[in-house]
Amino acid sequence: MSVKHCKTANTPDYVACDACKLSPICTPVNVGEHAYDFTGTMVKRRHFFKKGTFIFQQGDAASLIYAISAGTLKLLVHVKGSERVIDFRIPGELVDISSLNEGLHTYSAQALEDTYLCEIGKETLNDIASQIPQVQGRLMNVVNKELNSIQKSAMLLHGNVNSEEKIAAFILNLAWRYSLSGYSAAQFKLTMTRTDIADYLGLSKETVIRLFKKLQQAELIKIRGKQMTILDMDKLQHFVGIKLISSS
Amino acid sequence: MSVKHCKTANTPDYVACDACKLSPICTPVNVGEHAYDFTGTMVKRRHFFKKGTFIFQQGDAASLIYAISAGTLKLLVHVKGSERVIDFRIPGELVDISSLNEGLHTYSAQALEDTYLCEIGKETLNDIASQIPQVQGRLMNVVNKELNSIQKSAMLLHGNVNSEEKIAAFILNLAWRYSLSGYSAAQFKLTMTRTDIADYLGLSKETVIRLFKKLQQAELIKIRGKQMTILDMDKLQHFVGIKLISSS
DNA sequence: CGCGAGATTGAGTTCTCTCAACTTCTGTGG
DNA sequence: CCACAGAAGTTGAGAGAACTCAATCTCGCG
Repeated sequence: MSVKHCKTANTPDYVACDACKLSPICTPVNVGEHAYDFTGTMVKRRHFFKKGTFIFQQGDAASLIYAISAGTLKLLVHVKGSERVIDFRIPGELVDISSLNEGLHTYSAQALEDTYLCEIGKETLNDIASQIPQVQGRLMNVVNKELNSIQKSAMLLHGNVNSEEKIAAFILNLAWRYSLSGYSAAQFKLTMTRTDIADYLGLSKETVIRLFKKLQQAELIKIRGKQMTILDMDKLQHFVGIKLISSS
Repeated sequence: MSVKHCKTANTPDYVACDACKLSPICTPVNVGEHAYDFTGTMVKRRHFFKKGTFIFQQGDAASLIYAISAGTLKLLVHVKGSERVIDFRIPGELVDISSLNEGLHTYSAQALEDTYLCEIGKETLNDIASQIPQVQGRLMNVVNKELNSIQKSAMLLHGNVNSEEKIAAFILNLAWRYSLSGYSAAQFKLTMTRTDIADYLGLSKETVIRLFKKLQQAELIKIRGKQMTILDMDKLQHFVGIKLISSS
């Protein structure tokens, strides 16, 4: 899988389909001597959402599941009259798979930049899956991997006590996820604001800024505006105590 | 579903099978005119583990999936030479379902009290599921619900910034989960130590103790040793900003 | 009954937050 | 293309929350 680089203004940096977590569903299945490709009828490809728009809102009926083709999302819940960031999603990742057997979206999703999504109708997918065991199996695999991923992220971000560890964990989690989607783990763009990151980690934005600076002065990372470069993956991982990415 | 109460010394307080998250697998399936019950061959029921023993260790090969019949577990990861609590499991809940398509356990599981587990071989389960669509569908449902549950817990515990909110979220999360398994949401035993709770929430044990006391003085909870009683569910939920349990 | 793990309490320190001022960046309209 | 306005980012100072350390208490178990 080739490592992908920064997007240009004109051509969105679409994730490679084979690096997308929805690819098992998009790959044609062979049943007996026939090959069925459901993507034509089932998947709406690369639906455009302008920066700032909501893909769906908490409480909306959930009829589709989404995979990000290009762009990034911020997920938020409405709590006590205000909003709180609960996660981010990057290209190749799925959005709200857990709504597969639930009726309503439990959070909102907002585009952090111009974004393209692939969409599948839940109904259609479940129908086909119930009829064709191979599709069911693949869907199971997708959901299983998602479970794993969510759990791994939760472990990483949950277990780290002080702010410095939380920040390091956040950076590494993003790095790991970018690498899973075929992008560089060592260099990526933080499409969310410092305030978003702070909100997500339960810190103040000033603390986030100060710790970015501290990690930079320790030469573990380099950060210029929204551009993040990891300089010393090993030390950063040692910080967090979990090895996700093997730095050659 | 009848609400269950505290266990006695002699008879373990087994969860009702129909409240167990594994019940879809344990319920016989009808295929055509035949009914198949795999539980006899597939499920090892109520395997006993003494308090303090490990069910499995991080890095062990994962060949079984577990459901708790009676007792509670603490899940931990080994990080930087020490251990960190990442979650707890109560009767009716599953343990490490995410290992279904992975080879190794990503964390350790230790019995917090004398515990009985039901076990299913992954291989067997996957084999049967791949042959019988109905089983596959049920398994899918189990995994889906698990995904939902993990996500809901993560949302609750993640989004709450200060220590008081974290503690309230922890209490409510346990209450919610006990109610799902058919026990009282308002009264249950904290089988883990204060230190375990502190470790889990990323706080010091002194802070946990002081905040329990504070919530008690505010008459939201009553806590006597390990016995937790929720006195004002509404206020507690308002604290956290999410309504999980409807208090009549 | 005595031991030891766990729980509790107090005091002082450190970390993180809040508030406020200021700078930089970004996007929009002239 | 520049000017401007608003959003985002940065920095410093003081306040408050949570931590650490240490002493003491309690309870379950042998």
